[in-house]
Amino acid sequence: MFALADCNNFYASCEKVFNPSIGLRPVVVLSNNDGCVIARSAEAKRLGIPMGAPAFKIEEMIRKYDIAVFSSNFELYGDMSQRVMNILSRFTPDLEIYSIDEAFLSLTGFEHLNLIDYGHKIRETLKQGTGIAVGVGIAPTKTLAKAANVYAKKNGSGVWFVYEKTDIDKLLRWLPISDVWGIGRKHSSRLENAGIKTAYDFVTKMSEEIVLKRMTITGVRTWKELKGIKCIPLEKFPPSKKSIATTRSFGHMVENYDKLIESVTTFASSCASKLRASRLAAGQIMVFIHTNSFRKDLDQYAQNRVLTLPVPTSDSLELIQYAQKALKDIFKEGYQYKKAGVIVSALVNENKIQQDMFDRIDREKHKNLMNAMDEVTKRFGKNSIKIASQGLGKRTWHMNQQNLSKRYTTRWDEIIEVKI
DNA sequence: TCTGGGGTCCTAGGACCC
DNA sequence: TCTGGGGTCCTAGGACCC
Repeated sequence: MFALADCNNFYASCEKVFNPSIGLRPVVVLSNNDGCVIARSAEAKRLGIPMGAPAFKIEEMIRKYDIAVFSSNFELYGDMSQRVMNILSRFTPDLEIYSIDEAFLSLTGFEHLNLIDYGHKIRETLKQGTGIAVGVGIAPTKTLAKAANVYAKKNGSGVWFVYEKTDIDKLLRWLPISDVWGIGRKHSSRLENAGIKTAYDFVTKMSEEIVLKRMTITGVRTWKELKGIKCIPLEKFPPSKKSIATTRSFGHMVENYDKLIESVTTFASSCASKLRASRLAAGQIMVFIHTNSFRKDLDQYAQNRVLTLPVPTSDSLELIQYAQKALKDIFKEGYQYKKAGVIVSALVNENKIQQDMFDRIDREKHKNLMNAMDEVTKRFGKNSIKIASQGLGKRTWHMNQQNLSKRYTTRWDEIIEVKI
């Protein structure tokens, strides 16, 4: 048996926990650059604000309904997520942290318990420990647990449990095909056109062969899981990463090559510290840049370049060198750039690096330098030490974040104040 | 004026090997 | 008229997730 615990409107809920005066005002959280809506409180959903709505298109609603608007504060959400996961780990020996706001719990061996009561206990403990509401779906497969979770949230019970065939069938008849975990926009619209409207239609009207042909092996897994056949195991230890990325849209469009170098340097440096934090090294680096594809009135250009490193590395200085070289290759004068990014791949464990016989870099020395940089950052905070080519002036390419809340749980100088 | 960021997996087709 | 068999690796594109 699996339970899926999924936080309700996670980012919006995090903001509400630390701003109780919001009360019943609707809350939305915006993406980086204050671009579009990435989280909505229940009240905001009720107003009909769609997920992904560009902020400038809902300005009038924001005024009209006195909506509380927040820039995304990932330091806060990340820390709250850890608190949630810590509490969840009390309820099972086998926890899979599936995303920032949800986790699968193996409940195998817990069948003697009343699992509905157990689900409620999880909910209450989390609410008390973090202030965040969570929905719990319990079922024999992960895909069914997901489905039960959707139902628990929609019907307001908070916990839903299915095991008997009649209960599973009832759930599948209710579940819209587009809400099935693993069936996205493309497949659901194709299926709907073919008269497959619910999960029940999907498992009863379609054969395994047809599903395989149209939706590949992943579709078959979903199909079987909905029938109660376990295909997707719990992953207690997440497999190590295959790529790491830092990409950003700019607050203002950038034409200037030097400013673009500053941004790409910053992104490469960020990838390097992420690599070191995971004890990984990258064998490849990709840099991409592109113009604003929404601006049909402007000339468009998009390009990327992949470079292979002679020896896998997590060294900021080295990755920056290659990133700058890649950028130089693809940069074209005369365009207004809106977004750039660095993606490192071909990742290997840092102690399994294949050396190069003709390597001229003193890697030991560089490693010590990186350790020193990481220590300074740890003690004095992000951006307390930078590579000069990241730029020392005003970061004109930097993103807009006008409604950023404080990092209440991770910075002493931003700790919550209670006024009596 | 303003439209996010970070990931994974699968398949087909081409290039290449012996 | 006839044109092998059995593989691997890489990449782009498409689908999905949060």
